[in-house]
Amino acid sequence: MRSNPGNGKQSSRSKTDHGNSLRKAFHEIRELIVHGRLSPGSWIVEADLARHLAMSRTPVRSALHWLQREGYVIEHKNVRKSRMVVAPLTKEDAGELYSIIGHVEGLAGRQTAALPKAERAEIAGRLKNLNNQLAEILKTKSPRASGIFDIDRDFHRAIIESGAGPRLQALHKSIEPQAERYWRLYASSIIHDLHLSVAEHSEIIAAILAGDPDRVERGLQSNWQKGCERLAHVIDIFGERGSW
Amino acid sequence: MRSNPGNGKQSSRSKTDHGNSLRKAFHEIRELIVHGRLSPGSWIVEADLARHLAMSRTPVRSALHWLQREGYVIEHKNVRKSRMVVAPLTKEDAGELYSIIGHVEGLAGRQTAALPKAERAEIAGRLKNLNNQLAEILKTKSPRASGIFDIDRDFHRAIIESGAGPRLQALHKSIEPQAERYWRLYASSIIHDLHLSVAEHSEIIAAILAGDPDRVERGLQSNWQKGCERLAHVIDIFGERGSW
DNA sequence: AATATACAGATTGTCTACAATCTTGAATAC
DNA sequence: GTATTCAAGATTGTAGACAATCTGTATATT
Repeated sequence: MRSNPGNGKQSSRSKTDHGNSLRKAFHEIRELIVHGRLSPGSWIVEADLARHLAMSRTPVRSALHWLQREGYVIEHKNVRKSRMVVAPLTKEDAGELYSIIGHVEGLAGRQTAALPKAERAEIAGRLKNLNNQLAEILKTKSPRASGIFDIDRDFHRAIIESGAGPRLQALHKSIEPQAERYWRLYASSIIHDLHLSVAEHSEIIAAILAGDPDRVERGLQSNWQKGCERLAHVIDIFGERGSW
Repeated sequence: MRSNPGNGKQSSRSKTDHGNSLRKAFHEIRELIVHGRLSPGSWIVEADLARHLAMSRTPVRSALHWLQREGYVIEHKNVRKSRMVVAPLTKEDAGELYSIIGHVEGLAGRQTAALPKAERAEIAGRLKNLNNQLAEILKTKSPRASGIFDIDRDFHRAIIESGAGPRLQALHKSIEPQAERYWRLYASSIIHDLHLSVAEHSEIIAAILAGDPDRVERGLQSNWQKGCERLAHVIDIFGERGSW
């Protein structure tokens, strides 16, 4: 037998955590940004994050590059160095973002609508279930935002996962958290206008059951479009964040 | 005065090239993949690339992560380690890719079509010029592929740059080279059916001049859709690459 | 007092070393 | 001859150190 490494070091991490530090860094930093713990527009210092996550700068740095490529952080270009900044939240950016995700989901929904009838019915059932959960929350006196996000996200995710190919799914997965960021940081709008979104979801479900690609696409694009308008209204009231 | 570093080191790269190795690595490796120097489906060894590019593994590694997130390389997941392989070329992937880029450009073209008339005319002029260059090449006996790629790419890029916001532009910039990869590696189709593409371009130009968003979007989607069909035909003949 | 210069601290970009893990191939047992 | 086990090499993931650059402040000069 190979000389047993012996030493009862069952500590989950040896000296060099030779596992998924990068993944962990990526997801944790993204969480920090999406949940607003890292303020929009604030500077990012690699070493600070590394300390916070208890790892070296190397994986943090790679994670930041991922996040940059996906739009969570942007870089202030000086001559050679680049300082990372948490992407600010602006009405204009929200508009473009929502437009893109609306089209991406529309494309996926189109393919969902083209599925055999049995599968469509199965999906519609799940969607209806999720939408009912939203409607339930609506009835409670003090809806907690956290649940709403998850359910709505699951609703859209279900459509993507049933209709989109691997490339489109990857694209969606990289864009969706950014929309979620806007929701979370301007949560009030979602809660207040939830009933509108529920109604729009119902239309989408009906369109899927009918197997009408155009109608599904229109429904999804409209859902995002109107969500964007609601969001823009809130941004007008509370102001943009991180851009000054 | 701080002790002068002195030593007339005018060598462009000091010991640690403190410039843009990462950018360089990203673009060079992408070129290698897009131009087929790195065969689809083949394994990538970080150290080899680092040697080839005369830099250390660190920037190469980061560059590979970028390329992974954008779909040029994919990772074979074992339990913990991940080996990178050059993304294979398959008919299915091409279909999805072309569908996505068609929609992305369609969305951009839609906004281009909504521009003021003067700007639209200016853009249409540039597009017409590019399309004429394509038509010229068509007349020559032995068209060289390289020029065609560049001109066609400029054609589409002009539409994006005039109509898309920063997010959509970034998205397009990350997807477009992957479509280019398919072209380059199945070049024969493009050259043979170039006249069809030229005609489709003319229709797009006309739609922009008319300021009709729907028509522009349809034109662009159709251009990519038909390009995809032409490509699929070639893939059928020559076979997929890198997937076995 | 205002401006320019030089220095010190902070931060980033890269390199090298090392540990963990995977792969491959050969030796052994059946 | 085939299957199993073990070990050596290959490769990846992370850490830590160093060099280059940037930024802000204090000092000197006019």
